[in-house]
Amino acid sequence: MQKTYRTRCKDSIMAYLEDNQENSFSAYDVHEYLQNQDIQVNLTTIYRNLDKLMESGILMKHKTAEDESCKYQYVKPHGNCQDHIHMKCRKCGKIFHLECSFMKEISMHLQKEHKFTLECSGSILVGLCEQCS
Amino acid sequence: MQKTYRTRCKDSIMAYLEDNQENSFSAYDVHEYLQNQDIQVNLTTIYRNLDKLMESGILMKHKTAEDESCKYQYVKPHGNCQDHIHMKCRKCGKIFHLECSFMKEISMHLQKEHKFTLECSGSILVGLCEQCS
DNA sequence: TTGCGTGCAAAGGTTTTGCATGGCA
DNA sequence: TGCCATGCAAAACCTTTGCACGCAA
Repeated sequence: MQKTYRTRCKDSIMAYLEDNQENSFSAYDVHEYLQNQDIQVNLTTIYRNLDKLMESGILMKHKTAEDESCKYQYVKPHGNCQDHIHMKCRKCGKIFHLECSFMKEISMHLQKEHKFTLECSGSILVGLCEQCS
Repeated sequence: MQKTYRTRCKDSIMAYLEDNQENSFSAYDVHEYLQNQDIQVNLTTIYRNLDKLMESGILMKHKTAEDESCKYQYVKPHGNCQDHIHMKCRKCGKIFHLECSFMKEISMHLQKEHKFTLECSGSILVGLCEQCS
């Protein structure tokens, strides 16, 4: 296990996450947001921190053919995001969790009828959320 | 409607598609494949042709967070790929079509229970296909 | 002859890497 | 003091664009 230090940069990025728990964002979005608050954090540093947060399961990373850059999204601490797939709104970019019993049905159907072993990580359904449709 | 010419480059790319109807590939893959056959086609030209093929519905384009580049996949001429979502094997990259009655169930469930209007274009389920699992 | 298609070079955008310096514990 | 974290510059990639020339019809 590696030691980690608490730094100004990390705190700033975590503050961003705090304010954007519901939204998807790119590294650039974080950079811009912090700059608007006169908080200078190098874009490289943001990439490095977001990647670490992803590795430790605090963020998930996703990307679709229309996206020009990778998007990150906060993951609820106790919502096990390996257990369900996600829905992404094409308009606002928000991620929704398909946490319901139907999830199991999908998984079983794919296995039985299509011999396909679903992996939730990376699986994204695109569409429009209630507010955007 | 725009005129189109039949050219050596287009033919070469179509020949690649012919041989790879089942696989996902990047522009670079096509380029490499043709070079190995001593067929010189500029990478730019490949991008331009693949994009046109996509616009005319012959190819679909997809990308996940793990992909470093956009992938293209041949679409069956009469299989309407707007009607169903796709499954992608994480190992071999192949795309499978979820063409069955269950597709409607998924769509309806998302609408009714989650107020989410599914759009098949861009929606990709990731996992392992029969051969790779 | 017309104008679509192609090659080449260059630019654009995102993400990564190397290296020296900064700063937490 | 040790070593993780950061900033900066540069590079690595993928993809797009501009422009002149090639070539199908």
